[in-house]
Amino acid sequence: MIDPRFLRNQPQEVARLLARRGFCLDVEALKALEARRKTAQKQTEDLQASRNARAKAIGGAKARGEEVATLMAGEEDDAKRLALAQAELASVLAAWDELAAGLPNIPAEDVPDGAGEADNVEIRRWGQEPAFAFTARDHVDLGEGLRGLDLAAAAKLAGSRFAVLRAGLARLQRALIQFMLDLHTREHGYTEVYVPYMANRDSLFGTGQLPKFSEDLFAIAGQPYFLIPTAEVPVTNLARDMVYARAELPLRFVCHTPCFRSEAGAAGRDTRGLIRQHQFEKVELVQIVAPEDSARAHEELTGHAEAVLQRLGLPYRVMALCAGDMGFASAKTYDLEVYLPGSSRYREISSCSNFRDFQARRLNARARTPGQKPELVHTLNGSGLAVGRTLVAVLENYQEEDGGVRIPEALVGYMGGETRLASDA
RNA sequence: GGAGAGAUGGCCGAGUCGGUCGAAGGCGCUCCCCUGCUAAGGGAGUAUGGGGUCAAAAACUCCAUCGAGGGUUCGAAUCCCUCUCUCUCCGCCA
Repeated sequence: MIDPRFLRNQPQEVARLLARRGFCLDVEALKALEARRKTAQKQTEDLQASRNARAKAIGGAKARGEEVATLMAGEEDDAKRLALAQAELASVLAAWDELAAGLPNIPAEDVPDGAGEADNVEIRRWGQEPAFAFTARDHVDLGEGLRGLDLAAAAKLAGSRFAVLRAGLARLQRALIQFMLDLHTREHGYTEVYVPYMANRDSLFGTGQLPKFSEDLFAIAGQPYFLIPTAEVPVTNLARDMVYARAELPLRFVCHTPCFRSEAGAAGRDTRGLIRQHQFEKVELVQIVAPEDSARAHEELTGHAEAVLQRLGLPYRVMALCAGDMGFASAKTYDLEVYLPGSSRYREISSCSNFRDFQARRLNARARTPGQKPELVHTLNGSGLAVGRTLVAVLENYQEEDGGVRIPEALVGYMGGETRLASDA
């Protein structure tokens, strides 16, 4: 949520900033609504004040044993006027909330201009793209050759965009998860958390998935729950309605969960393989920090995600998303894109965002310096990493001519000492 | 699933027959005093959100909030209804 005072007092400035991301704010409608709000609120509060004064006078008179009937005369009329004023105010506020809840975050000053993916800016690159003396296979061919990937079985069990992993591949995915969790907890100072894989409306509103993006979610029929599209939702919501002591911050959480996405808008895209699934594993990094620390924390968190790729020896590049390509709640986002030899292109494997106070305001997540008023915290998160896509990257980058796949050194310990998955293709 | 108890400020906890209760008391925190320092002690202050005067700060003032939502009433933390959550016992269960 954008600071409502900023929105009220400087709507044209907000409109200018949101225009950077291609969002059109109707300033005139906003001003009209604000004018109505002001009148309705003033009137309601004045009527409430006189009602309160009258009630107080009656109470005082009764306490002194005085006659009260004259004080109570004429009350009914006021009560009607108050009810009307309250109804008007409630409808204005509801309209305001709906409008405000639908506004995306204001892009940070240093976010590049641009309308879409093509305008994202490469910040840096790491690693060497592998040069194979043979034609590189993609992860589907490799996985099937290893008898570890069974998409047909998954289609039978559930449908398209699901996967069954077996044997070495199933273990490799588990190894990746363990490796990432250990790295972030041991070396990057994160606390591991385990959370529900379903979340309620309040939680999804807090992080920004609701009310606008419900079609991206799986809802549980007959229950007030949604399957989480990312651990960001439950983990960031740990901060909801909290007042932390400033000294407790920053909080750093790492969390492995499955993620569930309807991919409603992606029909026909990435239909082959593990790239875009209804269910995938992800290790997520979440930070709750003091406002002045969030820019630095964002760089650090991005570095923590990069460390995973570096330890695995996977080449990647860091992209600064342009204003038009950023997610709804983000003020600034870096995407990490890993190189996939199977398709000779870079694919998103992590998205690291600073939400500043946008989520915190929706969440009512605050921190207090002793003796001072609570202040909204800043929230950040990033994938560290998307495990399914990391599995794809390992298969494609570590493949050998016969269809076998070497195990990255960092994972050998997690694979019980195995150094290679052998293909029988 | 059955029976019962509960939800009050940053935390704990009191709220009498509905009225002067945004709420006693304690802890914590902030400032001051005292002591050579520390500990102990004394004093004062300390909920959150929103509105108006005003574009902003200070100040003043008003409104809302005692789990959530409705209702009764001139007036609700207090009475009634619904819901949510927590706890205890019983049953069932990985």
